[in-house]
Amino acid sequence: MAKEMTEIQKKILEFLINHKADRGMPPTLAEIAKHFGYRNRATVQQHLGAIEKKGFIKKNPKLSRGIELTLEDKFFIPRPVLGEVAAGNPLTIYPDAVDTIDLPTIAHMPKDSFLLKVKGDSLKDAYIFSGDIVIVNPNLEPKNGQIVAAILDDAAVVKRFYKKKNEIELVSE
Amino acid sequence: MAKEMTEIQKKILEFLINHKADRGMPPTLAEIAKHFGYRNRATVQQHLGAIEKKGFIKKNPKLSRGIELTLEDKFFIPRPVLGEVAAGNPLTIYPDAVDTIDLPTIAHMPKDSFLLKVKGDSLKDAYIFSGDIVIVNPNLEPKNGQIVAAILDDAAVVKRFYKKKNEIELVSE
DNA sequence: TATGTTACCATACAAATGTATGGTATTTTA
DNA sequence: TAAAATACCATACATTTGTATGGTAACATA
Repeated sequence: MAKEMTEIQKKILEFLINHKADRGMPPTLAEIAKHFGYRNRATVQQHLGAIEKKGFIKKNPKLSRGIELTLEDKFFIPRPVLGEVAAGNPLTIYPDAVDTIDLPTIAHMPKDSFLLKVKGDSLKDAYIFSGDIVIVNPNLEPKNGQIVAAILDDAAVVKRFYKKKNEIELVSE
Repeated sequence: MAKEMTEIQKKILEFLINHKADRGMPPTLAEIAKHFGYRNRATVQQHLGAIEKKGFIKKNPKLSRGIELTLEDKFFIPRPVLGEVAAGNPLTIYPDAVDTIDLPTIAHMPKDSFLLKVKGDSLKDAYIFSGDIVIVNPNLEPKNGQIVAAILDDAAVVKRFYKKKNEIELVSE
């Protein structure tokens, strides 16, 4: 069913995957055309037809952004890991990306969120192990009992969050 | 910032969350209007404006399906768990849903995929523990070394997959 | 009582969108 | 060598889409 893809078709499929992962939805034909510098949508139209014939996407007729990735969880995209974070004792965070991981595209990263690598096993009872990657969303207000990433001076930790009257307590398991 | 939501606004927000999780993208105004039986999009337009004022969504002007869930990973939707599956010895699967879990909306379930609950600890070295929920995608071809769910007669197991010359071997850790 | 909010309606419009059709040139395959 | 596939172009068209504007009615609040 899935024949060979041409180079251009591969690049368009890759764009579809990245667009879905980054923006949370498939692109329109016009957006694809703009990205590749095509002067009209008919060119994209034909490429998508070819990619669909080879089984990698399915188009929902008449539906805007109706491009479905049929093998969605087969795809991964590289994401930067922005630093390391200690489960237990604080650990220095780095200004630049320390690593890159391939994240499954079925996991849509929330806006403004970033990745950190956990060091230490103090949260293993919460199924967070040393070397695991956590997605951190800075836009959420922490609630009691939730696991949060916190920055203390230049160091970062992952712990459980408890809010008391006038202070905040961070607890390891 | 986030004031009280009216009942209708809550229902529309819930529809946005479900639509994103089910279809992989936000709905258009027309799709929302159709779902709630509104005769025009202007009504939806005003509700979305109110919901945006209260901070739950952000609209990307002029962009089709440009409704962004600002607190996306705060939301969960109930999903049926279709059966139990053994890590180790085969276990009977049930015809109906055995349970329901709240799945984070940032995890987009691939088309045709379903949920199973794992029993047994034989895959704990692969960080799959008893009681964990696995997403099973029946559309993927298994590759050597991957963890797969298999049905043997009336029982289901989760094991590592190895393809030999004329047979298939399923291995526990 | 006056004002604002909520919850609908209708209409209008420019731009975006998917699709269909036909054309040219190059490369690959039979 | 002929046919098919690939990779673009241009144009046209009916719908869809987001948005703006204005109106009505019920209700709560100041």
